[in-house]
Amino acid sequence: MFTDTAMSASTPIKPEPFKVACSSCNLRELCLPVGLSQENIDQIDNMVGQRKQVPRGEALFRSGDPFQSIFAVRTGFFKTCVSSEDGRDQVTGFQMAGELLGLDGISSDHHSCDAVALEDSQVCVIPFSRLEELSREFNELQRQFHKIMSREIVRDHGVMLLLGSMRAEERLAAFLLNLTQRLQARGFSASSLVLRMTREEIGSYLGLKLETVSRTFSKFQDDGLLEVKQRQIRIIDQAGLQQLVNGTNCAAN
Amino acid sequence: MFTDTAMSASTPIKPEPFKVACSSCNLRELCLPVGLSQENIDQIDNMVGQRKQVPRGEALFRSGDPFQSIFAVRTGFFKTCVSSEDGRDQVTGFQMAGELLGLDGISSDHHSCDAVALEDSQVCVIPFSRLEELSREFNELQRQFHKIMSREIVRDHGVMLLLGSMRAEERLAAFLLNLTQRLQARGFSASSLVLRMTREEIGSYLGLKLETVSRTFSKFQDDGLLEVKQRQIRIIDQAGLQQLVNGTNCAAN
DNA sequence: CGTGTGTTTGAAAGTAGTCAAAGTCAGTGG
DNA sequence: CCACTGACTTTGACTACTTTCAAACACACG
Repeated sequence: MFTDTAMSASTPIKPEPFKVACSSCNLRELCLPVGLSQENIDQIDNMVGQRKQVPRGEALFRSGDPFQSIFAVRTGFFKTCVSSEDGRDQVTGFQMAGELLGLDGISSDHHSCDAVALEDSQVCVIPFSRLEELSREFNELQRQFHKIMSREIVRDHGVMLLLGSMRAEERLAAFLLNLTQRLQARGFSASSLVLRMTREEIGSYLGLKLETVSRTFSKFQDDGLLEVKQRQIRIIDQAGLQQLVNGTNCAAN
Repeated sequence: MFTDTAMSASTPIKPEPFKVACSSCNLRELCLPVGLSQENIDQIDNMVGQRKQVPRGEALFRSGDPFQSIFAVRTGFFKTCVSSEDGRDQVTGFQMAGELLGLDGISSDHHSCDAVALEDSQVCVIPFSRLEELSREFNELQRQFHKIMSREIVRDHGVMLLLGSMRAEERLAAFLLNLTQRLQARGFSASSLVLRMTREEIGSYLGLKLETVSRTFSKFQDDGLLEVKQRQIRIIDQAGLQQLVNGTNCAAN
């Protein structure tokens, strides 16, 4: 039923032959095809290879794997993390439906981070050489792809700002607002969410220890900003969180 | 003598009409043309518009400026920084000869950070639409440009790792090693350098206060790792710095 | 030679980290 | 079906690191 073409050296993941055309995918407004004309979207359909299932806890790719494709999250949730020679590691992002994975691999033909599914997930496989070919032909697609890479750079700069100049509460508030905003864009509630990641993963992303994350959640709850039941979060005072992020009292770094 | 075509809305900077062909530029091994065949390099020559002088302290572009071109540093030294609505700001990088500036602008057709010259500098102006045109035609160039964008993403992930999981000494050591390595690639001494930026700018980049940076320099000097005379740095024990970066004693975050 | 910007250093305060222990929850196997 | 296990979370007490505030110092520039 499934043919195994194992993209990732480290984990043999079953590809799924069934394909949903980008043009009829409900993520087309959030994913690579954003803003493309119908004609161009039809071209993208040609480009997207197959879909691939990634069970919770498994890696879509790992640092060092040869780079061949980028991936668009169709369903599910991922984290990406880098690690240094010594054991340090850092979560560099969390990706949800419509977001791309694997752009790091272009620079050296090998991935430089791990992408791990935090829940059972499905991705669309986009062979990079096909993408380059088609974007030579269709300049709308070319421009779109460049925008996506650039957006990733801009996003990373935002994370640097967070890591370099915010205190724990500000970081967590910014994180929650960012998450809910992205969830809302996908049709989910703006005020109620289930975290897919552990306190430790949040901490790694935010440059904090897991205990600090936990304490900060508790403080937000005491302050009436959130209701926290383990990973179930309800946002009670969004404006309050926003105010924390924009410095009520902060000094520039 | 100089025609003023003012790329940046905020600062009128004199363009310089004289052009050095990429093919005869001594930065070609460090800059956009890396690895391109002679034929392709000749094509790049067509793409690079003019050179532009940026005096120390002035901005090549500022956040919000319309995006039209990317820039390659020919001589000099830049910093890029982002800022949030409230006054927080964060240096996101320092760029030296051969490195590109402006990739952030592609995502929204407007720059999202400031690029400021830390010494009198010269950049090559590369109109982005020309770059896209040519990279549709020459796939070596296309690939090269994609690699450069991807490399920026990978670099940013490295900075996140630094900001998220290293202590002050480790950050500064990593910073110095990175700087000297890049300077060395440009033919400068591996052990002796003059910092182009203030303690405050280093601190912003590393997520530290200027006093912490200063103290850490002093400590490195006391420990016999460096000789520090204001901005004049001599590295005495490179291996010692390296050892600091690779955790002698660290716990993963 | 003064002025101003940038740097160094000290002392005190504050924030986040460390270590430890108890609590929660989902999944497993008796 | 329920108790057990293991992974994750919460909380407390204490420690360590970085920041803050303040003052003196160095150096480049006009």
